[in-house]
Amino acid sequence: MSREFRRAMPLLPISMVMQLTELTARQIRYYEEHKLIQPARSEGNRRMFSLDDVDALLEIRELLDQGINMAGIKKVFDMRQVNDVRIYDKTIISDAELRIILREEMLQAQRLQKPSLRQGGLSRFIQIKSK
Amino acid sequence: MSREFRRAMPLLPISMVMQLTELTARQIRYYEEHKLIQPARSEGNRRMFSLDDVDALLEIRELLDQGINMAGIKKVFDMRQVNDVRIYDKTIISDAELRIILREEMLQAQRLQKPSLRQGGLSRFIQIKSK
DNA sequence: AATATTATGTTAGAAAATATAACATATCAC
DNA sequence: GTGATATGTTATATTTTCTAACATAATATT
Repeated sequence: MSREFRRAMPLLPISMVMQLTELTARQIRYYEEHKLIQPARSEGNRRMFSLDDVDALLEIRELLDQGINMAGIKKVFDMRQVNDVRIYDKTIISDAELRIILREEMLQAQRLQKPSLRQGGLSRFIQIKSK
Repeated sequence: MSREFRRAMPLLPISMVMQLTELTARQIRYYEEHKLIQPARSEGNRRMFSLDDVDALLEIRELLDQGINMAGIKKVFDMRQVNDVRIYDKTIISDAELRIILREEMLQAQRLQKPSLRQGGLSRFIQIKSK
């Protein structure tokens, strides 16, 4: 679980993601525009990417290479989401239990930092502030 | 091995490190000035920190809390570094190679499912305890 | 073939983040 | 009380990132 949390943590600026994926900023933003990724934002509106985002971008690149377009990639991703949920259902921790854990963690984090992210997913629980 | 690469990979901007460590930019730069950390630099001279850097900073904080000064902390770090082989230090590797390594590591990590960050390190902020 | 769509490049201007450097200061050790 | 240490604060320059608009080659559609 901690691993997944870490991987969902928005840490990287777009410049790093560009280097890791060899994609241009234009491409990355375009894929976001098409909902293939949803990077978090800092208070100053900078995109902050997680390792999951990087992973997704690398896969987008592969799929594009295979001639698949935005819609197709979206479909592939959506299908995977379904699979993830299925797999997740089989884990020991219940959804409710998970929520409690996440809430606890979030509250603890807020004791240390000011809240700031406005977006869904796990990254909701990770704080990014700018000033 | 790849995991160490990843932890030594300079990815994070100072703003992220500030949040992860609860240190001010001033403090972080001061510690660098005193050679306690040596973050990489971007083309445009921005500091880029690795997870190892974050861990080091968290430890600096602890040691300062214990009343140890810069010189003392430096000594502690130097003593440890004797056996500590830093793969990334002087190795010249391309972005592509780094990316491939990162990718490999991520994929493998998903299979091995191994908790790893040591206590008192980064895990304090991103790990949630199951059960 | 002509036209439209898609994925990406390029450019411009604004805003945010970071850099260095200088000066300020509270806390200790002496 | 003096001086060193660790950190705060401020100023200014540079870099990074943002959005938005317009351009275009490659595909798809008609």
